[in-house]
Amino acid sequence: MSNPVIRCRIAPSPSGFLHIGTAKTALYNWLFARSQGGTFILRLEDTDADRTEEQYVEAMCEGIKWLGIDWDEGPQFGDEPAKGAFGPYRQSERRQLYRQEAARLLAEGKAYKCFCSKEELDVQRDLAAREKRPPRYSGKCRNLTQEEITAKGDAPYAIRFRVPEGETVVDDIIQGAVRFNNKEYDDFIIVKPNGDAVFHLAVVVDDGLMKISHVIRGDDHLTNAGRHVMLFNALGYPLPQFAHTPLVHDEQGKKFSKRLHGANILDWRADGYLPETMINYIALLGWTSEEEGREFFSLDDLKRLFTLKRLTKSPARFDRKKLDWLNGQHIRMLTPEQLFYRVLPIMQAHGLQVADRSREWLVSIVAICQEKIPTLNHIIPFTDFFFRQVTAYDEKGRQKYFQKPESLLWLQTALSALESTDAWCHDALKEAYEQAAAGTDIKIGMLVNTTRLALTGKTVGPGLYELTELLGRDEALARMKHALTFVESSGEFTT
RNA sequence: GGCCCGUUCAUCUAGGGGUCUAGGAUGCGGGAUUCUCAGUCCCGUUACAGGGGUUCGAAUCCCCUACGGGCUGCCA
Repeated sequence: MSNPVIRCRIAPSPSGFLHIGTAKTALYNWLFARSQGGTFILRLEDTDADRTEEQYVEAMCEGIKWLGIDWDEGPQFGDEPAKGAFGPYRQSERRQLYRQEAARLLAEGKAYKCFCSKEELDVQRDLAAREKRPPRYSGKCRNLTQEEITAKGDAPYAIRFRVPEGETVVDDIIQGAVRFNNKEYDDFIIVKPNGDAVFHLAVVVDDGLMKISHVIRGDDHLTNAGRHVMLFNALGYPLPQFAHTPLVHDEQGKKFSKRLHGANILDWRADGYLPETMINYIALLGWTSEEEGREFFSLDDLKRLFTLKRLTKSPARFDRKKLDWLNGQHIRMLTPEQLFYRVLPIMQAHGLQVADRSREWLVSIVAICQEKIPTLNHIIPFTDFFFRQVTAYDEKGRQKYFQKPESLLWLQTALSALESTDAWCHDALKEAYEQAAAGTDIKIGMLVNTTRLALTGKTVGPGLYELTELLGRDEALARMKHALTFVESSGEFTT
């Protein structure tokens, strides 16, 4: 199902990493385009040369790629070649287009030259603020005669848009019809004295020429949309549909500060979250499924089910707890093999000696953690004991299992259960423990937890029988004896 | 200051005049899983910002107030 009419875009300003808010905008545009068989376009808003650096372009690219968002048209970006028939896709390469369109507006009297200096305007703005008046442009150059303009010679000038009288309505898919009295808008500048377009002109020219059908973006642009509608009309472009989505707030309910850990989408990768999770979670931050109660969505589900009608009006707070839960859900959806490949680099980075082990065994130790870990990074505390000797026992665990009057009995009972087990596998181990507990007044939990502490040094981890099987008979028995010595010597760790 | 947008459980939300003594999910609390839990299952917990209208009836419509946010740049 392909729909040539639906064209959406994400137009990030490459002045940093991929911010969570930008990711949300990108995601909604992408999902909408994909759900409709439309086209998704990437455009770089790098008009402000001072603030653009190639390294930022790279960083942003990495974030978008990690999320798995792909585009049909866009500039050369990372290792993606430029593609699409409406280019160029970097604003810095479209200056000529903006100038042409500005010249048209000028010729049609829909814009005018303004010779006021920046200093002059700053003074006026300050004065207005001090007198508590709305900071409006005085309109000094609005009605200059041809003679007056000619008299200016080659004095530098900006180009201002001549805001028409009347009312402007932004017919927004999310917000409904939002009305603005044009008096609220200044004659805003569309071209700087250096000839560069200002954001408002650039977006409208780009969206118009690129035949964007739906502009989905943060509602910080809602007021700007009024300006844009006027500009679309003045330039004679058909109006796109607008959808202004609420912003994402941090866990304190404040704007997501760019400095905060988590503002960069790649922070979440570093913390062990899957891209599937982030997509799913961000989608939920402002969109709900028709299917009430459903919150787990794969990428394919989302691409199919996403609708603009189900977008939410109020801003959402980022909730780490729910993200954790969702990440666990997505981890559980992977096959053990897939999970292994996701987790392997993390294990290597933490110095676990995976090279000496068989892949089959490695997949197995990952598999027994799959049901329990909330993030990929949790694989480390859940498996590190397979690779390292136990050199310390968890403090709370020690008090609970190693420092009780019965501790030695528990350990010895567990040890003989292990020694008596011939078939070293989950079921046989389970049976051995059950038998050892039966007929005594030792609770099986004590045997299990004491063993866990002896074998892993921890109180939390994968299932005991699974872990014991994979640890191997010799190693397990050695660690048990070691623990026994430790407890006998009343807490002194000896080797 | 002006204009614009928003406000349902702790959090994300459903709901758009009667079916709402407000539903779901996460969190939290309790129980179960004769092994830990950060897993799984079950049970429980809590909300229509406030005030006025309109109406037989309002979470739902209107107005005001409060609070939060945005725009008001030769930033995007």
